[in-house]
Amino acid sequence: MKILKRPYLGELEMAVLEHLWSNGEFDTKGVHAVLGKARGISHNTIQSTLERLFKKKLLTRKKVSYAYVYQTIVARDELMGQMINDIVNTISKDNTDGMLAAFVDIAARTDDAHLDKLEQLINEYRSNHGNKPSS
Amino acid sequence: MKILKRPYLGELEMAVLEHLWSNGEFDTKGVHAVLGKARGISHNTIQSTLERLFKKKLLTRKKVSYAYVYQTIVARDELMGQMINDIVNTISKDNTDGMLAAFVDIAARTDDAHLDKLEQLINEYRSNHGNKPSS
DNA sequence: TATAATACCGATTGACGGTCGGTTTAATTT
DNA sequence: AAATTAAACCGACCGTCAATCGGTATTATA
Repeated sequence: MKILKRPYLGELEMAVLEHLWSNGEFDTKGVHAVLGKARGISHNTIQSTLERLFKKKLLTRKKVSYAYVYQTIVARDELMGQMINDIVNTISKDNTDGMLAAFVDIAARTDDAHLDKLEQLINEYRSNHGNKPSS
Repeated sequence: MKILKRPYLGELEMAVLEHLWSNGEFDTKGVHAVLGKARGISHNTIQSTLERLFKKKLLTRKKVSYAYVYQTIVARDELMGQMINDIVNTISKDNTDGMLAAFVDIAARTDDAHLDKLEQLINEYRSNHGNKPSS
């Protein structure tokens, strides 16, 4: 009975993750050069953030010479999926209709074309999993 | 630029909300009778949880005699929608395709029939909103 | 081997959820 | 009206967690 706990990320953590998603692997120094400098925070702060992300199993790292190079483990989509899944499980396990309606609303909120895309994805899913539409 | 502010809701807060969603309005005593007793926590704890939820604008309250009676403001679905929306905005604002794919996966995860339902909701949405982007 | 770049350790601060005790306020009962 | 009782309200404390950094140990390299 996990209740909405992890993976909840702070704002720096998210920024770091975002940076690694967009730009691939980096060592502490590299991340600091981009995010740390701009925020005026120390090398150490970046380092412990990277460390925390590593402990949370969101990053892997390997030693290159004497520095760690960090890399994301989960893709953006996956993490998003996990988070959404957490929420759904916590807040409406018996109420999937509401969940589905929320999806449609959110999908359509930015752009109605997303509904077409969503529909297309549904069909792709069916093809890949051998289900046919009913109705 | 709003960031996934840490814990959305604590576990007690969620339980209280859940109780009010399922059983309608209650005063502190009533909530305590059901949730507090079982957990062996004091009336005051329930009271401050209700208060916090009220401050977060998730509950309304009205005095009935000398006690407050609390009631949810947002429905389960709405809250879930907001939360999912937050996540989506934080983690993949430019990556809606990933979001939509995640929706399909999550929908199908529990039951493939959900895909039919989802498709149906898409069409209902289209009927109700036309096919033009809304504001 | 001396130097410089890193990792590693530990401490502090600020939010926030959970938990209460004690005090004040207001309704009920006698 | 006084006594009783039921809440609200106030403020405090704890634990957890993200952010932040200083200091020290470690290690690569000039």
